[in-house]
Amino acid sequence: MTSMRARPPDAEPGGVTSRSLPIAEVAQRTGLSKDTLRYYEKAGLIEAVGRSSSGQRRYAASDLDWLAFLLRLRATGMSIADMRRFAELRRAGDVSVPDRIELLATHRDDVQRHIASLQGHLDALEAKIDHYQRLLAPQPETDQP
Amino acid sequence: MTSMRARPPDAEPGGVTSRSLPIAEVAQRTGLSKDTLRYYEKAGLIEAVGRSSSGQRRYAASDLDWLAFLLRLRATGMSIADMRRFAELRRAGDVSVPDRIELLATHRDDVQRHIASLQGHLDALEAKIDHYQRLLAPQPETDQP
DNA sequence: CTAGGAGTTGGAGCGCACTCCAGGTCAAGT
DNA sequence: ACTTGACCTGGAGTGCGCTCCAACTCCTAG
Repeated sequence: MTSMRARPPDAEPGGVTSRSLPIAEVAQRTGLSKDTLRYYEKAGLIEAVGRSSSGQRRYAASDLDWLAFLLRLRATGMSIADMRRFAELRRAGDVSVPDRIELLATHRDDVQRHIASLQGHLDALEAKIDHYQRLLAPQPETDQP
Repeated sequence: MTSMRARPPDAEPGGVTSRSLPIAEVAQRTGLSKDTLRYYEKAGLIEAVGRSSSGQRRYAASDLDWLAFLLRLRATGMSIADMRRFAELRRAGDVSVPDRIELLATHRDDVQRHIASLQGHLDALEAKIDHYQRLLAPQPETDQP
């Protein structure tokens, strides 16, 4: 009960904090499950996560940044397939920057349209709610004789 | 080629237009597939679509209104299960109005949060695109010697 | 009478994004 | 030496929202 938490077995000497995190840490920090992290790697969204001497994943800070970006894309409705396309472009190096811009700009436009559409539907929803509320409180005036 | 389109076999005498439409019409007007329309009925989202004498579905104008509303709920991310809950409340009659308000208000809040979240991610996306664009056009000033 | 087209049903199949499982390795603690 | 727990792999399974299929019934036109 009083024992300390196990240190990462391959903590770098002089490492500040969070260098090469094990998968459980990354899962906790990103909110993704360990399974999903492995799945994303298999799916080609993440490449070449470092490994410890015994073959366990060790995520670098840059991996976390990349994951955070992937989460953004996911939260805005991008499919795994499109995220993989972006990841591939990234791997291709600087020459792919124009393509990356295009992919992101297209996605941005999609998101903008999506927001606009949601906003429209939201207004209609509010009208519907108002309608129902007027049904509940019929005549707020003709109440006393 | 000169023959007229077949009239609905059970068109009401004196029907103005669009009374009791066959499924293909409704599919076309709503953008849903015929299969999806039948699926929604099975799933309890639509109840008691009228039938012709030979057992074919005949949608009324009120069914179209209801479908339009369902499409709104769907477009804002509501699950089939929740839409069914709403449909059940509707069937229960006026006593369910408070529950319906609550369901819709909860959903409205979800949608509002979703929009806000999308908006935040959109801003970050735009920043990312800007970043990439600055990579492409390095120094717009130190160009001539 | 026959053929075609639109509709019906129950149920199987699909794509997506995970999620779970069995069986195994490894390192540390007692 | 043994147990424990975190991790590994390949592959199967899940839930959602459709989508497709086969076999059938009707109605109308030629």
